[in-house]
Amino acid sequence: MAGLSAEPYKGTRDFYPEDMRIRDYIFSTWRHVVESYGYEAYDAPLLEPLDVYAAKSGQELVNEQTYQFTDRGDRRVAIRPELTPSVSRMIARKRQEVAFPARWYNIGQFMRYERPQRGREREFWQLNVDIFGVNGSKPEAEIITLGSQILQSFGADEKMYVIRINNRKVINFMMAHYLGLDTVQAQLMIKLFDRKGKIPHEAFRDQAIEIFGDAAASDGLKKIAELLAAKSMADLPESIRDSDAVREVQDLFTLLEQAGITNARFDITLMRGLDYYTGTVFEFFDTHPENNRSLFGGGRYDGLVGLFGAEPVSAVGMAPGYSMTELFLTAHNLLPVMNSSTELYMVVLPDADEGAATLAKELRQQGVKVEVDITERKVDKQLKTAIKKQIPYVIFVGESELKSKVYPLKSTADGSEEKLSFERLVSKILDRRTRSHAADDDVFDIG
RNA sequence: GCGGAUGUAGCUCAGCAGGUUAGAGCGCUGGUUUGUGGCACCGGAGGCCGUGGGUUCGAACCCCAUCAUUCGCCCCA
Repeated sequence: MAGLSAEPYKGTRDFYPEDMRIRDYIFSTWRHVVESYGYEAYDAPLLEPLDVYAAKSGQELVNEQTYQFTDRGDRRVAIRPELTPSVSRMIARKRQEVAFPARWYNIGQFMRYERPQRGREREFWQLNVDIFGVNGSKPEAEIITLGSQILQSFGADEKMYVIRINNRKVINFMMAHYLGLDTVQAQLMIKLFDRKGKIPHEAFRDQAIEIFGDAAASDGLKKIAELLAAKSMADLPESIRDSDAVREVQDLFTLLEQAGITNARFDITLMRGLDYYTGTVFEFFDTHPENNRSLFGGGRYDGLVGLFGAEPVSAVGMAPGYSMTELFLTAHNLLPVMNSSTELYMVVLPDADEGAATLAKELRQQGVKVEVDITERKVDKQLKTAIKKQIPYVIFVGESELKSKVYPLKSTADGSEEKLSFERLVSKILDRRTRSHAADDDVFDIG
């Protein structure tokens, strides 16, 4: 027999217990932070009719990057490649019943068929956070603040990332009225701006000339240079600055400043690929030299709910992904050492099986998470197993302990050992748990 | 979908210009140590050298293809 491959399917990964501890840590941090802002959990189906995505996500996403198939009833369906269309559908369906503003979040699993890369897999997990039913800049400010708070709850400071912000209305105004481009030219120019950081200056200039056409090129290049030189909105050319779109962005920056955000930057080249964004778009960027990339992003998408036949509902959201978060935390050395969730490992000595089982039962009734060694191996082997599993405490149970009811409790972290009665044993272990939770609360303290 | 790099033990990698039985460190496992780990010493297991084909008397090594991983492009939820 040739044997089956033990490798996971392309673009997916296995989560072993030690990986799962990290994942749980990241998920629970996400959950703590968003719930502290009043967001409530929801979920949507794994499968959606294909045309849910066809409408607004962008052609390439739908045609090339979805896992799709025809079901037994001849329906075209796709495994969800993102959640925004689904949540918009859910909002539309209960348009009359939902209490607005609705603050919803989801931590879920998605698939997209594309070439796996660092930080980008075919199967991935992400947090979706959305606020529905509020116009103006306050929802954007809240979502961006939330994104910032999430990173800081992992221990990051504002030097580790930068927030880039732009606005689709500014982009449209700029393309049409300032640069005088038609729809086709504007599309091309948006793509070009998007790639600005990745291509040489000469290539950027040459392609810009091509889009303008010879006649308009020299004037157009001058205007683009002016735009790119703008480090803040105050630097923008007068004719752009004096527009509702720009005033909207200014409002947002004022709110962010009030919220104490110091690392947000206006960036006229930030575009984002999704077709459904209608206003603010933003991206959190890692500033670490080895991981200089977009961590996650989001924006305003006021048109999506209305596509499902309901009255339009305004919406702002973002979606931090698991892989990028993990890379960010690793690059900045922010991942804590994660112990096993098991608290106590019971080393069982000869002829103590029965007594050990009873003791374990009593400990569990007190809420202690205890694993009993049932191998009958030598003590050193049993002890090594506990250490390898990163279980914080080990207890030795033999005939004499069962008789005296005093147990040696060993800490695997520092090797210290003390003899404790059952009650003190329980309180010591539960006390440790309380302390580590207290530490968690510090982390999640919203300043 | 396009380009570059890489594929040898569980992991990180050596394998000189093609020449008999393929190596190291770490890890795993047994013992020294029949109630206490991470140290030391002594043993042991574990590789169709990613896969298929070709060149050659002979291939881990050269050629072709394929798959996988990875970096970049495209795209980015």
